[in-house]
Amino acid sequence: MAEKYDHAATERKWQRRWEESRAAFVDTSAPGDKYYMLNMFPYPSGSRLHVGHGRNYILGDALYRYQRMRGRRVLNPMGWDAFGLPAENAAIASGTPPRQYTLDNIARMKEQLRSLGLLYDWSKELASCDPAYYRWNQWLFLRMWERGLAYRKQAPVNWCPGCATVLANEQVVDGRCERSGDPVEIRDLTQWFLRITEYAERLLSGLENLPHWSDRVKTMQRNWIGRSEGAEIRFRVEGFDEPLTVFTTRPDTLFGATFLALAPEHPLSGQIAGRSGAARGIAAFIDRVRRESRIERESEAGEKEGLDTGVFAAHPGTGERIPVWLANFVLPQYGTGAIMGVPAHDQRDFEFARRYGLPIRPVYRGAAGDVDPDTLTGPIPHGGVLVRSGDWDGTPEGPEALARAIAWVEAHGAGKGKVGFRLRDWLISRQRYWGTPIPAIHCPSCGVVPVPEGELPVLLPPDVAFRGAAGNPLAQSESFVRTTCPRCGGAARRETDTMDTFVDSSWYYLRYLNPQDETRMVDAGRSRAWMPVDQYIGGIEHAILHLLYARFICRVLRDLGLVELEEPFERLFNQGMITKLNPSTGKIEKMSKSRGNTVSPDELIARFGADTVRVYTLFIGPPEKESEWSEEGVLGAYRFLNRVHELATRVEALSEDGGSEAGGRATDLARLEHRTIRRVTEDAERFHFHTAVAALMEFQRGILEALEARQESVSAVRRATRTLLQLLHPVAPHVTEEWWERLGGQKSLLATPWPRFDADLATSPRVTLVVQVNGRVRGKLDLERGAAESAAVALAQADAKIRPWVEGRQIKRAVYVPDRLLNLVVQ
RNA sequence: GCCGGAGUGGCGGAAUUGGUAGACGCACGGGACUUAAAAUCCCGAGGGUCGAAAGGCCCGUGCCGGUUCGACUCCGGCCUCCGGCACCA
Repeated sequence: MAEKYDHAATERKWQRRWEESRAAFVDTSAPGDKYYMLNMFPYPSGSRLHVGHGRNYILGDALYRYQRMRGRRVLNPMGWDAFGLPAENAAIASGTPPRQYTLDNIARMKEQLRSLGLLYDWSKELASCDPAYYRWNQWLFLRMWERGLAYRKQAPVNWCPGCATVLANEQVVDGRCERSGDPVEIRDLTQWFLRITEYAERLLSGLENLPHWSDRVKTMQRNWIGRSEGAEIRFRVEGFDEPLTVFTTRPDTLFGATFLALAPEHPLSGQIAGRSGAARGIAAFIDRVRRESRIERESEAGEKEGLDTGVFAAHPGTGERIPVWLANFVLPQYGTGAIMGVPAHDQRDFEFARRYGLPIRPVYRGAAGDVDPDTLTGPIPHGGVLVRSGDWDGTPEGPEALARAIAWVEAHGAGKGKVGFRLRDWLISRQRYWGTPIPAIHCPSCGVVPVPEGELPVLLPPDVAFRGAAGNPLAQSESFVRTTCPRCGGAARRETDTMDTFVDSSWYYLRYLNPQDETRMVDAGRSRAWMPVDQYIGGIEHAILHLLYARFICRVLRDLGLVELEEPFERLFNQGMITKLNPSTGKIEKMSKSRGNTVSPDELIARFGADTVRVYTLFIGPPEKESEWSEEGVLGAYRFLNRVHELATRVEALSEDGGSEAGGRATDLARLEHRTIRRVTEDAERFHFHTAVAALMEFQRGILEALEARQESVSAVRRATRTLLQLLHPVAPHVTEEWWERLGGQKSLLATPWPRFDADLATSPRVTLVVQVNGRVRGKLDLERGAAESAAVALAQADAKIRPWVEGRQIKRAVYVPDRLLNLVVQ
């Protein structure tokens, strides 16, 4: 019996070797057969890595090693998304400054990555909290400000009371803070925004050019951008000079509009309320609706409430007077914040009209003919032709009706065709210390002035106390806040808002190409050579936030002439999450620290070794799907690696028989070897390491059987074993490197070319032909590959198992799939 | 409500183009080794049914139907679960 495999010593040895020979597998020279792969920018939070995170990195490393062995030049950098609120909260709780806390966590996480045997090109490491990085956030911000893509405005914004900061729209989930879970409040504040809406159309249409992204992610982005075509229509309002503009996706139903409704936040609402003649109730109504929380306002159960302002508008088609109402269901952020109410054809308008007794005027005749509005129980479903709509009458519902309506409003000066988006501008202000300072100065005489480019970076001051007091700690730093106006030289105050950390992660993939460059943000030449990222690997939780922002900033950089590419990530692979039974709830849940169902890789590595953790993590299931972690399952991977060790030990002890390793004789073992190379190669190409591992388990068993049967030459057994080590290397690098060396390998497996298969050897000369009678399996035949149909039929008829099913019956038809199947159709 | 994804043994999963459903692993049962246990190795196993056994036969990939010589796979209609969007005009 061989000595037990000492995984700890082996892993330590190889991790040291890889570290020492790092330069040998780092390559950023001109790309030939290049491959740029990226794991998402990890956030080095206080919690340690758990195997749920580990899946991302292990898959990435297996791919990296595989691509290297395929002979591709691979760029595989890693850096840190280092800013963020947890570090600041930790500073408040423990007194450790955010920088120190973050650097400690980075060091710890790097050690965990190393202990899994993960190889990254650390020469390109970057951290977003480094001034050498965040100065370029500031530089980009100034460029965007110049072009009107960064701007300040007062707007109702999402305020998280728990985090004491504002949030972007994307960070509000179900009316709650995506991070802390606190219910989000709406506050009117002046904040900095990036004009992502300017790019809405391009971000949407660009999805068409991403064939390798999943439909899932693309759909999520489409929904989020929320494009809808329609028209803006102007209505004259009695007593006001300014017309009221509404947005509608159904301008064809214009003649069915019987009222207008304003969001209480709409400027006209305020003007009407301010009028002396207006009812006092209007101001009260506006006040009440505005105070409703976002959750109440957007919940489906919410009652539709409204108030008649007493003001009338003129219908542009009929000239009729229609009333102007205020309504709580009209959202200020979408369209123009005002709608035309068409109760006959819209559910919400219908409910509103019924509640307040407003007239209902159908303009589409349905399949059942014309309808009496008084008997309606809901809006009239789509279909039919237009009626009561002037010269549009008779037009069938559809694109033609929409086109006629838009042409009509444009011809009559009553509006224009318009595309609306759900997407809103990206709010990047955060009232926190631990982020990129926004490079702006508030001067009492010059207003808001940009920091001159030569003064960048605006550094975070070190003299900040974190006491947990309300407000931004940065605003407490006098040395930071007090400055002079770059325009007039007078005393001024610095902006104390910092940027959303998603700004940092929106362009880091470009910065890996020139991380130390002090002269420019991105290197156009290198980005031309390496970008786009060939393979991006990360969790589905970034489907909207990060990936939309990164696509946006990439386009901005392109428009600034800094890069040539439109889409940063050619292929995107979203891992399924690892789930595990949560003992406290009894349910299978996503593995996360907050749920308390995490499994630490550290303990598993100590018990079974990093290779075991890697094999099991990849073996657990297809990487794109969720998989459940099982404690017992790890043992299967552990046993397999011990069997590989055992096999290699026995192979090493075999005495050489002088045969040639190059051989390639068509023995059963050679056939198995080549079949396995083919399987593993094909599986690796589509990231299915779980089936590759299954194939390698079969291969290991096959080699062992051949060894024990003593029917193969020693050299053939050695050769097969070496092939097993090569194929297994991306998944279990340590044990394979160790045995590769002991069995005579000269170079690291990383530098050893991936085995090639011989197509003839990979296909067996004999095949099992399945014989069906009337589509049911009745027997099997062992045949030469490529046997003729007539021969197969004859053998089948003679076969003892098949004969009873065809005897005495007429064979009406024989379906023959060579080498696979024969189906005899009898009556 | 709209959009996207999924549904296969006790469990994770496999079946790449319509061609042997359940590879590989876990758990389980039996055996070998051992004084014993652990570890390891070998064998067994979807369900039902007939048979002493060898071995048959029937059913079976969420449900109902269709196409086909043949359907986990394609088509139509449903059900359930997961995810996204949603008073978005």
